[in-house]
Amino acid sequence: MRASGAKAKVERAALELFAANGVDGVSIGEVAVRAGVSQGALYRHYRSKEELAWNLFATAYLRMGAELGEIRVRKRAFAPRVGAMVEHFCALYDRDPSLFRFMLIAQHDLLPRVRPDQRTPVDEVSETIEDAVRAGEVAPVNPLAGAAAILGVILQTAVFHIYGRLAGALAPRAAGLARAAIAAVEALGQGEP
Amino acid sequence: MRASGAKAKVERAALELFAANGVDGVSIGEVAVRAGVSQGALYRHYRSKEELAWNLFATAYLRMGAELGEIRVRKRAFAPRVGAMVEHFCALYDRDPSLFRFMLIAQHDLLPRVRPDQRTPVDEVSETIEDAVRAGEVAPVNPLAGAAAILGVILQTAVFHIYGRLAGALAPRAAGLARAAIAAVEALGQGEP
Amino acid sequence: MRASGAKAKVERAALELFAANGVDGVSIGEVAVRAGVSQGALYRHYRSKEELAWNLFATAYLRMGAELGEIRVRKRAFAPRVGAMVEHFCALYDRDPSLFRFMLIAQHDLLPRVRPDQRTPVDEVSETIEDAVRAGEVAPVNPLAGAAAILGVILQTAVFHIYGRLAGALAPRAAGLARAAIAAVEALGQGEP
Amino acid sequence: MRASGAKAKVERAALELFAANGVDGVSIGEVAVRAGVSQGALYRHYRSKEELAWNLFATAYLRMGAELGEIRVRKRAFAPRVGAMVEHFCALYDRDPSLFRFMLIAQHDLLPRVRPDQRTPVDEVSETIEDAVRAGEVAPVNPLAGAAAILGVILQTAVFHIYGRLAGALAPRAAGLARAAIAAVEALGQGEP
DNA sequence: AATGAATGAGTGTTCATTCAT
DNA sequence: GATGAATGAACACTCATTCAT
Repeated sequence: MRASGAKAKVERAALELFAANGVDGVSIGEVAVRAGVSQGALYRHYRSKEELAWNLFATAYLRMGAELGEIRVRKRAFAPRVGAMVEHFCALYDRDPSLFRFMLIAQHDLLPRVRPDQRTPVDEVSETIEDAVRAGEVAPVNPLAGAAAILGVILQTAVFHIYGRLAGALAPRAAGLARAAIAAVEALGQGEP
Repeated sequence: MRASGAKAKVERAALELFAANGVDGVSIGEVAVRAGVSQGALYRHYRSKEELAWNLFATAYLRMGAELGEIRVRKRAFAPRVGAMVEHFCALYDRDPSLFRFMLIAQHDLLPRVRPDQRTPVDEVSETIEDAVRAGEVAPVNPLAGAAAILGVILQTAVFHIYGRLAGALAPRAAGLARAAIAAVEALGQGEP
Repeated sequence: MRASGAKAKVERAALELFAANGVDGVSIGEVAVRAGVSQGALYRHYRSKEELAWNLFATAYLRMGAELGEIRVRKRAFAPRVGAMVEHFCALYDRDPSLFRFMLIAQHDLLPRVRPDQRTPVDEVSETIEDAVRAGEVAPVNPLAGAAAILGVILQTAVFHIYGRLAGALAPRAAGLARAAIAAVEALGQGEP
Repeated sequence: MRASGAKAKVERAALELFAANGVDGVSIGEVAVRAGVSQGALYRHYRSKEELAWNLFATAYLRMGAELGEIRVRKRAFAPRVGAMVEHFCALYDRDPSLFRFMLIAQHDLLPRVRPDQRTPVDEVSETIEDAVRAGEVAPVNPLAGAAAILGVILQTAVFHIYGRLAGALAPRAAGLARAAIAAVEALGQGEP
């Protein structure tokens, strides 16, 4: 019964170390020490360091995708959807900045391993735009270009927080970020007439 | 003076490998092979692998800062400035995607080593916003929050290109991205009335 | 008393795996999986992996010695003795090739642990030759040199079967092998006159 | 220029340690210490421990094959051929017992990696028998069965020397072993009439 | 200046063994 | 008695760095 406790401690330790130093910058030994378990114990739960990192990433990334999917179910109009999504990102950042930072730095290595049939945050955001275009809520725009704008506004703000350029919680910024994201998508759609 | 030929080849090789696999994912030996020089020869130009990476990053990052600074000199109004800056980012991406990708993935390791007195792209963009606020061109807004919005719109679009979600050159998207960036900043500044 | 069921399964599993991959090439975990028991359970029967291997080897090796000893009791003349011994080797090979192969590959590690007072197959064969020399059945010859010839003819034939150079059962070859073994011993004894 | 010295020292050290303890019973560190080089230096010459072992084995094994092949060229009749081959085995054993022992214990792991088109000692011996049968020098016999008899007589004698059951050099035994080997082959060929 | 062999500390991983349940 | 999670010492191997030539 100590097993799940150990696994959770390993995951927490790995997440924080990976977030701070990158996957390659952290040794299995460091993870084990911080988790308070032996090095070998890690390999009962994960076949390799890479699998540990991938597991952490995929879990968090796909979970975020699923949560954005639930928002799409709850909110049907464009602005409320984007608002709720932005709030969701901000809440995650405030609750677990390490997880957020880990996803940001690990994506370059691990995104290619996401299978095309898995629903990611990018899918949910770009389909949100597709829905809005179809409903006439925004001018026609490439959904992925629009998703880049929305995600860029949110994620770069998070990056600035991580590097200390912006301080305080992210949640109070959610409303402004949502307005900015929506405005960006609308502006994208207005080509020279 | 032809030694710099070797140095340039090393830098190009390192840049491309680092961009593709991350600094930690590339060995000095691989860089040497691709550059066509011996492993030991690398150490005549750089004291360590880290210094090589840092050199590449700092050069590119600060150069980008300087070029954005020149744009601020050339263009004095907000919209033209942002437009020219976005164009500049797109041009760099199209000309040298490896360099762009390298900067994106290396920043997490190397940004903290930039000295606070050095003028970075972030400084130039945030001061652009300060200028605009001061001139009454946009509603008051935290300049760094605004810079995050502008850079987020651009960089996340580049990220989507890198991962194949968007195709083609970035330059044709510059006008739309500039509109989106400006709209995002303006929306950020409009608190609930 | 059914615990010996588990023990037998462990021994069979270990024997087959050791025969196929060598003792060092097999982990305790693999043995446990194939035997269908837990890893820890192995240690109730054997103090260590080495002891397990040693036990398997000593049992089989000394049992073969004892069986050859019985043949010496049953058959008193040289040719019938050798004939029966060769048949015995062939029968063992045909009945349990894994056991045979295990003995062949494990001997290099484990033979030195056989105590000098224990009666081995080598002892039985070399004493068979001593008896024959004493009885004037064959010309004087170093009994161990003669034993090497006899065992060599048999064992190398088995090795060729193991590596697929010879096919089919070994039993049909027994008569020929016995003639060859006897002829080799007699030829050994004929120095240049 | 120290390179070839280092490589030779590594090979000698590895050979002796492998012969004494088996490939799996020797660590790379032990080889390095005995060779007087660093652990990493090993990997300049061999990609892995396995490749080192394979290289040692294949070199010695195929060289023996080639040397037996030369004997077949030099000596055309059956008895002189076998005599020269046996002498050759004995000379090798006396000159380099470690090499001999290494080949005997490593064969179980490494023989399967010999490509079928490579000429091995087994090929030379079995073709020697084919030649003799064709020339009517010995009664018809399966060449591989005959090769097993010849090699068995020699190799098991070497095994007995290794384990201390026989003492002194092997060379003085060569004549007797040759007679024994030939007699064994002839006896094999005489089925019940 | 350049080479590339050599170093040696560090890495991820395995595995025989132990022990709480 | 049996389990399987946990241990920790080993291991093969990598790689940034040095240095004799």
